[in-house]
Amino acid sequence: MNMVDTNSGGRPMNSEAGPALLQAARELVAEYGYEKVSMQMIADHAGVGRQTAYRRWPSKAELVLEAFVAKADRLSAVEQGPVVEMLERFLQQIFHGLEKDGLAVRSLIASAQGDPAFRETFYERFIKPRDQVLARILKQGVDQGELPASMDLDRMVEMIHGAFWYRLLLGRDLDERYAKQLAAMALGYHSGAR
Amino acid sequence: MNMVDTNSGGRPMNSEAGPALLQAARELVAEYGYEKVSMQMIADHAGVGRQTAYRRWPSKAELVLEAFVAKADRLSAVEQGPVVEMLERFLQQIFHGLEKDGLAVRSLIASAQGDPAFRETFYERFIKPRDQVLARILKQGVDQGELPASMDLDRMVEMIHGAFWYRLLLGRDLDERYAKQLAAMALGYHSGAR
Amino acid sequence: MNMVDTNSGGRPMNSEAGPALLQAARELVAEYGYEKVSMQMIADHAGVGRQTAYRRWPSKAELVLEAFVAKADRLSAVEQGPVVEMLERFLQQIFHGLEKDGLAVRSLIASAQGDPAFRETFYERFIKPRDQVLARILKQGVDQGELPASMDLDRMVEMIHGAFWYRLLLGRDLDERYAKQLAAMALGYHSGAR
Amino acid sequence: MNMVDTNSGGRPMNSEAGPALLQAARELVAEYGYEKVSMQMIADHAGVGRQTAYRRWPSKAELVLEAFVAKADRLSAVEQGPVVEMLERFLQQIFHGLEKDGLAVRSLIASAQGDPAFRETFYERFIKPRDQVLARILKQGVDQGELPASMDLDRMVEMIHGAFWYRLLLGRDLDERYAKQLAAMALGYHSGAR
DNA sequence: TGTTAAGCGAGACGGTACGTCGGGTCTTGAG
DNA sequence: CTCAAGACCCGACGTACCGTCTCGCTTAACA
Repeated sequence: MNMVDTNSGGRPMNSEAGPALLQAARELVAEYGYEKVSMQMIADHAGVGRQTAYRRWPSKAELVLEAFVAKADRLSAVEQGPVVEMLERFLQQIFHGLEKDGLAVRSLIASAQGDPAFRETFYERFIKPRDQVLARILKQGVDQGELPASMDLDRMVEMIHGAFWYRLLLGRDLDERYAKQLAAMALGYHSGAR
Repeated sequence: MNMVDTNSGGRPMNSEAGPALLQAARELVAEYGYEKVSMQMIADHAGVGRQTAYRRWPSKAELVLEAFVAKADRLSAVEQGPVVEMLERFLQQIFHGLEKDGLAVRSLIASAQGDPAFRETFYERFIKPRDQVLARILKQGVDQGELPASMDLDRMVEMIHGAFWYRLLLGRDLDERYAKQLAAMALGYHSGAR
Repeated sequence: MNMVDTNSGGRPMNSEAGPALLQAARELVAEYGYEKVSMQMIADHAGVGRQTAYRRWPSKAELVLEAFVAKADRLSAVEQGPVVEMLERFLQQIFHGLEKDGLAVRSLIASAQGDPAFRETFYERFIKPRDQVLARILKQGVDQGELPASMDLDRMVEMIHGAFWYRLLLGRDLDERYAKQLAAMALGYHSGAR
Repeated sequence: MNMVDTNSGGRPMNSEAGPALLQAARELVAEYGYEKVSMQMIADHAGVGRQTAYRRWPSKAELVLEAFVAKADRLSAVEQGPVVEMLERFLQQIFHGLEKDGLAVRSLIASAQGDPAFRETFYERFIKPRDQVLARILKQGVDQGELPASMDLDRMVEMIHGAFWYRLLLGRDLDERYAKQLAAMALGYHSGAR
């Protein structure tokens, strides 16, 4: 999935080419969508030969996946204060990221569907980190007594995460207001029905 | 979206070709996924010329979309009884449908990402009907006093619907147990946060 | 080797595309040489899609071969008069053709070397016809008493034909003067040594 | 054309690399033909880095050329006795060499066509030496009175040399019998027709 | 009943991207 | 300065699929 760099002897791989390709993939796919971007475009935009891309990733899909997956790592997690505020901040942060990359991420999910391995990577590197932050926030809410101890955290994570994905995939807006609404939903929950 | 049939004079369209194509699209895409299936394959499998498909749908995407969208219409809605039971039945019904078509539906969502018009159709024909049923069920729950009147129904619909899509797209199981859990989540909700 | 045209049902092949491709191949290879001409160039020059070329010939080599082989057929043979004059006319005619196509023919021979089937075709369609004309001329010379009956005609054909190929491949001029010299050589022959 | 070796200071060139490359080129091209052999193959076969080859020759063509050209130098010329016998010996010697290298030489000629400089080298190093031996033999024949003084020696050289090239390029056998026939042809010649 | 206009299977067409290959150059660390 | 290794740029190769087009044939509905 990642670039191979077992380099004994021989000219070392150009360490700028990889990042430049990822960057190019990010920008182009964000602007035009996965299907409309070719390897040639990405390579050109990165100022690099097409073969250089294929030397690092086995296919366009893998390259583009890594391009977006890489960003997921930089999730700053300011996790303190009332749950509702943490949630709002978290969601707004994600929504902000998706303003730019929404198209790309949607394209990626799309492409992930044909390839289980690809999909697993996508989950591990892109989704899971966010799920974990979300789970931590909710857990904290329970600890702080703001959420009922009985809450099924995994389910709630899925519902929150799912809700905005759902909107994303359908091309609906993800704005500040929606972040507040979603955060409020999580809070308006108690252990037993009635 | 569907086949045009304003046909005066000339040979009438073969009324079996359309359904056969839909059926073929359904089967092939369900098995191999959208990207790996070509129009040629679909036409061959339907025992029909390729052009016959293009005479009915403007593109592969539209044909395949319709192939799955068509099934959505047959949502039997036995909408009475306690909310939790209605929800469970509803979800189980959907999950059952997705057992077979999961791959296809995922592929479709994927492909929808490059084409806003396609996505809108997908929403209108595939998602919206389900959303409406879900909304009706929740509304009924409110009316029956099982759910708080303050509940943001649209949001709850998104969360429920989003949750299982989320799992679907990530290749997680959608089983009876999950239907129960999701239904329970909706019920464990009250009007005001602490 | 030749274009396939077993056409039952379906759109007929564009009858202009084949000749246009041959023509384009002829012109481009004559000007730039085999190696420097790509399929894309040929297709573009013929105003045709690249795939249309590959539908008719399995490879660039086959297409270009046929392009030059085709011309060989139009050998006008004014075969009468003194042998020396027939020979001169014949050689001048060939030399004239090679003025334009020399580079191409050389390229072709080059490419033929890697592929026995290709080479055989080249011989049958390009060389043999010329050999036969040459043999006929010499035979007539014998019949007319201008050449000794003992002459090994096949050998003489090879020597004449070989001589100017030799010069061609080495990039030496093939002009009117050389035609005369070669014709004279054939005549200056008698049955027994001494 | 040959390896540069103005080497003061620094590691000396590996004196085995050059010969090893020539040998490898000879073997591989003789077996597979010029086009089907890559520099990588040659270098690997010689147990040498690819760059080491390019340090000695400016291109694949030049290396392979030299590989075969080198052999030309070892033309032992036992030039005495009756012309017909000298010719036969000379031709048989050449034919023998071509038994093994025929494919390679043909490939070379082929590749020479795209590059005038290459072709000139090929002539100078590979053809000319043979032409000169041939010319010397014929000259001797004239001197010994076995051939007419009027014979156009250059033309006769071209015809003899051309004849067997012609056969070589067309994949025809070059055997002892053919050597005799060709020698006989040269002898059956007199100054003026009739 | 014969015309006619459209549907139909087949398959060619222009276009565009894919992933692979080879040539010749450049760059590392070791010798 | 050489060497082996191997990355680099370039550009061609042949394949696949898309959506369109065009052939000869078939098939109702209209005249």
